[in-house]
Amino acid sequence: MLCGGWGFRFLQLADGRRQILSFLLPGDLFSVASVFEERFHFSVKALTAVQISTMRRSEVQLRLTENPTLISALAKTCAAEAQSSDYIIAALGQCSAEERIAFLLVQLMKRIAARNVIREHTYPFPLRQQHIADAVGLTSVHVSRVLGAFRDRGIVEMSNGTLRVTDLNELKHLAHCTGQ
Amino acid sequence: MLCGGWGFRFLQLADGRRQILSFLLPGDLFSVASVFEERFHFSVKALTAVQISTMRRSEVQLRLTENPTLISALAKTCAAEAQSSDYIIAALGQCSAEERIAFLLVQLMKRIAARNVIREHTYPFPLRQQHIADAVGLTSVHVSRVLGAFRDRGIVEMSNGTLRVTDLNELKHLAHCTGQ
DNA sequence: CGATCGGTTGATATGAATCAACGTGCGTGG
DNA sequence: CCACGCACGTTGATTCATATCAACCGATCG
Repeated sequence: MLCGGWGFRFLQLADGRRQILSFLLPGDLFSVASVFEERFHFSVKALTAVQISTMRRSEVQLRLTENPTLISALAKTCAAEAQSSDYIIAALGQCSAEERIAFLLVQLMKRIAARNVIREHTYPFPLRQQHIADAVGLTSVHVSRVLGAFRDRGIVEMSNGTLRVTDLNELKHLAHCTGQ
Repeated sequence: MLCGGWGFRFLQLADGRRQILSFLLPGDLFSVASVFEERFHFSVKALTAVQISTMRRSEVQLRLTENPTLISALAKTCAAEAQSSDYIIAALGQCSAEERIAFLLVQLMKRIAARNVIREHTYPFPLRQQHIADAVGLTSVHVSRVLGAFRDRGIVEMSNGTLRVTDLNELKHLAHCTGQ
């Protein structure tokens, strides 16, 4: 479990291409489903300084048998992960560059807001453009152009490790391609 | 649970675009994770004549508490689903049209072979090109061109509801972009 | 002070989408 | 039994979105 800082899960392809699968925020398990795997099938990397707390899989499983309500909590989170994966698949398969980036930003904003007090529509946001690129399947050059366009249109501004949202409605509208 | 025939899970976007999330073969639960959801977050459609067997979620959950080994079976399947989603995300985000189609075919071939005796490298395969297109995020026109190229290169041939593989190595090689 | 990293911008290339036409097989209704 | 319509696949011409290549800039850091 990630207790502090940001990280991400990713898959590295044979030829070096990298797909970011999800970003990890404080309180996140690396992956609920992988509590039941022998080993992770993905890699994890820190984005900022992080704090990690670990527990042996065997111990987790022991506690689960002792405490059945834990199981249902874990199951719910697992279902949520599956749902989130499905929406990401739809976004990557069907949406344009703008839509995908807007979708990623909206999803992340929700999760950041659940952990931080947000003032002035300004979110702590340690991603580099390359991370966005690897998460939505674009090049960083193109991400730069799209974010530039968002800035010019007064939608969002990314700088200094923060994200400032100046037109939330328009951003959500662009992201709406997948429901919620 | 799907007992006979083929189907698929999909998400329909607001503007009509459709993303196929997975194909369902005999023996598949629609989605393991959604045993714990209130409702499906996706839609399901039959591809052929199908037979369906259903059980109330409450009853599944009852049996799970009675029989803890069931839980671990379900958990394993859930982890496998999550892993599969991750590979699909990587394929959609990073791979070319050829690679994505090859990847889909290889994955499906494995699952078909687990349920059927395969002779002459010929697999029962009821998908239309439009289904492939919606699964890998391409247009059916482009799928037609890529499959035509595969046919000309002597890799695979799709016709009459069957898939004949004439160069499995080359197909796997094209699909290798994501490890297995 | 130079090196490196992250971001921006321009020119060009390319993979896939789009638009359109056509063929073929098949089911249906006359 | 035939004629029609429709779904599916194929093919060509063209357009468009995104990648690629390259140069440059500013900030940061050793």
